[in-house]
Formats: sequence, structure tokens, C-alpha cells
Amino acid sequence: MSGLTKFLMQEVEMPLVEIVADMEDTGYSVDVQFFNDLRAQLEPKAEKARANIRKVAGDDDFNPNSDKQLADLLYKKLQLKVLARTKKGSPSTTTQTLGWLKSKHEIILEILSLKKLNKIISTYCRIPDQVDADGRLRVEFNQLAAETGRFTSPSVIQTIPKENDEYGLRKGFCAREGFTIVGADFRQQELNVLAQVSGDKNLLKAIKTGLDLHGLAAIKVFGLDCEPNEVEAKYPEKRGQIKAIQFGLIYGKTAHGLAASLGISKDEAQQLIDDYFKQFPAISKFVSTIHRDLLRQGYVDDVFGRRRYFLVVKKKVPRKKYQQMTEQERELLAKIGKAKRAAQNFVIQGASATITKLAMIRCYHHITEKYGNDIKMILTLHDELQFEVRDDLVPGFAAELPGLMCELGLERFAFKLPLAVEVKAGPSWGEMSKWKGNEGSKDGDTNTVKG
DNA sequence: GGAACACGCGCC
DNA sequence: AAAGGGCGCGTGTTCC
Repeated sequence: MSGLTKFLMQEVEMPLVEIVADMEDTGYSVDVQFFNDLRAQLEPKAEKARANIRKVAGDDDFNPNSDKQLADLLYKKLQLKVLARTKKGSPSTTTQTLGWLKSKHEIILEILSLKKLNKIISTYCRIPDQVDADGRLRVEFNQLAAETGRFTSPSVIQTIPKENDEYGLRKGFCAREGFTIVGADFRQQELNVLAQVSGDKNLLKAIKTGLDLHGLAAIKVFGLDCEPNEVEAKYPEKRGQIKAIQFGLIYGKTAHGLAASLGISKDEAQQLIDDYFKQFPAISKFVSTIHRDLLRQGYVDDVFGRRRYFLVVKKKVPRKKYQQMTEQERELLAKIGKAKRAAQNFVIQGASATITKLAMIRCYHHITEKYGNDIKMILTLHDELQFEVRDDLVPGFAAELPGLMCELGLERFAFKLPLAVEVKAGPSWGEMSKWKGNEGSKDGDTNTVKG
């Protein structure tokens, strides 16, 4: 297997094999009635929306699922302004674009509603067909599909709308009689990883305080005069800008992209980034080191030794002005830009994925030794694990989880601070609430364990 | 008729 | 000049 060191192979991926097999075997208990009722409720709605759209299109065979037909309706028949295009140049029909257009014609809302209904009907209302006779849904968790080392799983798991979605789909995934779902997610896992692998003292200090990270960074960058936890209320736009920068670091966002998403000029966005890097110099250095290594080597390694190759960067870029480049040369330049962003993301996402995998191993062995089949791991989702726990064991296990997930022996990989997790429990995936097991400790430090 | 591709959606 | 990483999958379109 390429890109895997001895450590990753022997201490991470191989030990996970039996764990994944067990988790796949166990499955997730599903409320079949919930999804069947939902289908009965949503299908007439979708049918009505479809009929209304066809009336406006003036065509009984009009297919709203076809982006081509949709574009013809919006931009030819209704003469709406083309605000965005697809990669290949067709007029865009995405939810975002429709959102910009929704005041221009009443049918837009109907189209948006139908898109959502179709997705739920075709993806989630089909769950009952896949549920086994014992009422459990068993899916594959693919351990090595993602370049970054993350798990992948089918869309019903990986893209299920969040609990505040109007249809409450996560409520359909529940614990069986006498059991409770207990979940734990690493708090701001990727930002935490970024702080630790870059070694930025200021960001580490911010994490150590356990306060609002974006708020604290905003205070530093803008020199605000308030407490970190007050920033959200007092300077929401400033906090939003910092949040965009900090997530942009994880995704490799450029000044141009930041400008677009914040609605400011490119110069202002660049100034914001410069100001941020001034306060967090080690992060600045970290990012440029990644880019340098990528261009020199054609690959980058994360802190655990996971490697990702980007061989396109080894190709020669002609020293020409953009206007004088051929189509191919421009494409090459774009690909190298993409590789830089992906490499920057890889070292963070990859390390985060390994941490979650190590936590799974730790939890699994503890559970099997101590609880047998009374607690089962049932789900892994990027920065989160879920368990089905016999009701009477919930308090004890919830108290153990932070230690299990955060004491991973990461010191030898440059992790100086303990990670933190938040534990939740409830009757279903959609109805978990924060587990308050650490009465008395101050909010930000709850569930934090020395690692 | 089916494979391969493009697009779009929603999650972390 | 382009301009946010990683996915899975449903649907439509294109091509053989």
C-alpha cells in the first residue's frame, strides 16, 4: 500500500481491520416506520411542486432534474440573468445560484423545494429497502478510499442532513430498546491539529484557554477590547472574518477566494491574511514550508508519516506571461495551484484522520474487554465516533470516553497539548444532547484530558 | 444498451 | 488566470 509507513500500517490500518469488520457487522438500528411515513408525506409534495414547475415551463414532459432543461427554462424562457456558470460554461442551476435569483420569479422557490425533496426521497426514503431483517442498516466503512486517510461511507451516513434540518432525518437512526446512542466528537479537531503541527504559540495558547478560538484570534488581529467569549455578540462580522480565514487555512483558500466569500476586495482580503499571519507567525511559516516541500519533492508527508503524491508539480511551468500561454500551459498552472491547496489541506486532514483512527482502536479494545456486547461502536464520521450503549452503562462510559479518545500517546508526534472531545447522548442520532458529566469544571475545560 | 462523464448536493 | 480540501451517490447526458 503506497503512502503508508510501518507505523501507519502496523499501529493504525492493520489493527483497524477487525474493528471495522465488527462495526460493519453490528450496523445501526433504524426506525423504518419513520422513513416510510416521511416518504408518504413528501411524495405528494414533490408531485405538486413538479406540476407547478411544468406549468410554468409549459411542457408536460419538462424534467426538473435535468440541469440542461432547467437552464433553458430559467435563462431562455424566463430571461433571468446568468449570475454563474459551470466549469464547462453552462449557465448554473445550483442551489446557491437559485438563491440569488429567488426574488426574480416565484417558481424559483418551488424548484429549490423540489431539489431538496428529490434528494431526501431518492436517498433517505430508500433506507427501509436496505435494512436487514433485524432492523439494522449495515453499510461499508472504507478505510483506505480517501487520499487523506479519512474513512468513507455511503451517502446515507456521510451526507445525512444535520439534526436541525427541517425533516429531522437523523432521528431515524436510533438505539434499540434498552440502549442509548453515545457520541463523541473532537472539538475543532482540524484547527487543533493545525495549531499543534505548526507549533504556533499564540494559537496553542488560545486552545489551551479553551475559549472561543475565532473570538480570541479576532481580538488579537483587530485589537478588540473585550473577552473572547463576548466577540460573537459584540463583533460578529469581525469574528466571521477570522473564522473564514482559519477555515481557509485548512482548505488552502486564497485571498481571491476569501474576498469572494466575505464580499470584500482582494486587497482587503490580502491585508486581513497578512494581519492574521503577523499574529500567528508559525502558521505562516508552516504553510510556506508545505508549499516548498511540495514543489521540491512532488509529495508531502503529514506528521504521522502519511504521504500524498502530487506529481503534476514536477512538470515544467514555462516562464511566460499568462496571456501568452497556451491552453495546456494554463491548465497546468491551475493544476499546480490546486495541488498546493490540496497539499496544505492534506497535512491537516490526514493527521486528523489518523487521530480519529487511533481513538477508534483505543475505544474498541477498552469496550470489548470491559463491556463485551453491551457497548458497541456503530459509527465513525471524520471527527466523531458513536456507540450503542446499554442504558445503565451510559454514565460510566460517557465519563471514560474523553480519556479513551484523548490519551493517545501523541507526544512523540509533536502534539504538546491534550485534545478535547465533547460527549453527547440520546435515544437517536438526531436527539443527542451534551453529556454533563463534569459538574463544576469550567465550560471550556470540560472533557479535556491530559494526553 | 451500457459505460463514462458531468453536475449537483450535503456532510465533515 | 483560477481562485476551498475531502468524500459518495443520484440523475442526466454523451459516447461507443
